[in-house]
Amino acid sequence: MTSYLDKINNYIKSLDNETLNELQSISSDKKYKKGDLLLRQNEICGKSYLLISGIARKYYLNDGKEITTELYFENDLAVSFDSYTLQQPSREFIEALTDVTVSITHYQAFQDAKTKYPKLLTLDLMLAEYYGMWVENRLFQFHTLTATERYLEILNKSPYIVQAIPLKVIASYLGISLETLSRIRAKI
Amino acid sequence: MTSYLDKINNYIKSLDNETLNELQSISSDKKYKKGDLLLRQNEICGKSYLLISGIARKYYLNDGKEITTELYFENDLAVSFDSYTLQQPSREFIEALTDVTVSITHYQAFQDAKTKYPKLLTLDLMLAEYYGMWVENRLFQFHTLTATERYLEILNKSPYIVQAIPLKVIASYLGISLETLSRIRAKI
DNA sequence: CTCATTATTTGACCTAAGTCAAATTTCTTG
DNA sequence: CAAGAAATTTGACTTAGGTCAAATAATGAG
Repeated sequence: MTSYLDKINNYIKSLDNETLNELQSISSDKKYKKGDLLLRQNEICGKSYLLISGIARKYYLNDGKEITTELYFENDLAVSFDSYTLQQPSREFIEALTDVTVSITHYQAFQDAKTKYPKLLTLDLMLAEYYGMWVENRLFQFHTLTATERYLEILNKSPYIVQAIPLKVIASYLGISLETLSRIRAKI
Repeated sequence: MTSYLDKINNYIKSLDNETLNELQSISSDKKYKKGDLLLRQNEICGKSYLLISGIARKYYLNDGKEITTELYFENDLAVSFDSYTLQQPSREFIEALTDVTVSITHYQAFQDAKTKYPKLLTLDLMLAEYYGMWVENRLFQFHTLTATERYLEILNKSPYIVQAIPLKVIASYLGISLETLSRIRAKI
């Protein structure tokens, strides 16, 4: 499944100059400070954010508690999927966990570009497929792994993140309380 | 989100005859008996199954226990998403819960058709987006609703299914044990 | 360097849901 | 219809993880 990301990146690299130029012409870089919100709840996610550097996350509030739904690192594409797709208010926030630089593409500009450059339509499909598989896999892990196993999984896949971001965020990403995460860490 | 299904169906209806004909020419109907497996674990999901009638489900095994990941009714499209997308062995089974009739489309035929009829590419994107949002929402419900609430949700959305399919399947779809579901039902 | 804030850990107790076993109820099929 | 099989319920007990409160670290602004 990770290799599908490679496939997507190869596809992007293999695009003709005209398509690549179009993509560049509708994108622009922007910097955010740690703690800044790139997207707020109830806003329509009218842009996609490609992380150039830094770390970000997507989360929502449930009974005043934050549930982190995705962590973004270099080269990841941050959007609130349903809000972006349906152009309807988002239930999620997107927040910079460190200072970040992103490449922003507007929803409508990309929609327009897709009609002129069909290869971007294929790219869009690949991105949607990737996200679908990614969420499916996340759900799968929630059903088949214990909290400890999920923590080990994340430790194994990206050991540095435990250094880089507060345990509170990791706990909410793992779907457990901060205290439980602390106990898991004490045990290991 | 449900209305996105309407949008997809409208899009299909609005297709030009040539595209529709192509779609028809690469699809064919087939009947399965209750209990038949349309897809087995470890097989590559090389076909998509559009339910014409009957009920089916997708599930996988974890420690010998079945976890139902999706229920299919009339007009639903049944595939093991990652297996279909990556054309790699499936971890899931697809099973007919009643006698069913499906319209089968082969993966490769559809891939080929997409290159000739770009509107099918757009259709494919819409289907992938729909699935992504659907899974995302399912994950969301697992995080924000109790087992009882999830059961009420399903009761509310499709009251008839409790009649139509064994509680064991419903429990495994809700991510709870059969006994817990029974207790929930006793309480309500 | 120091105080205050924020992050993390630890303790005591609680709860939703799981497990295993047995009892019923409901279907099937001869 | 009756007997066996399958589905569902009920009981007794366990467990992973949550909650609330308090105790320690760790950090960062002055």
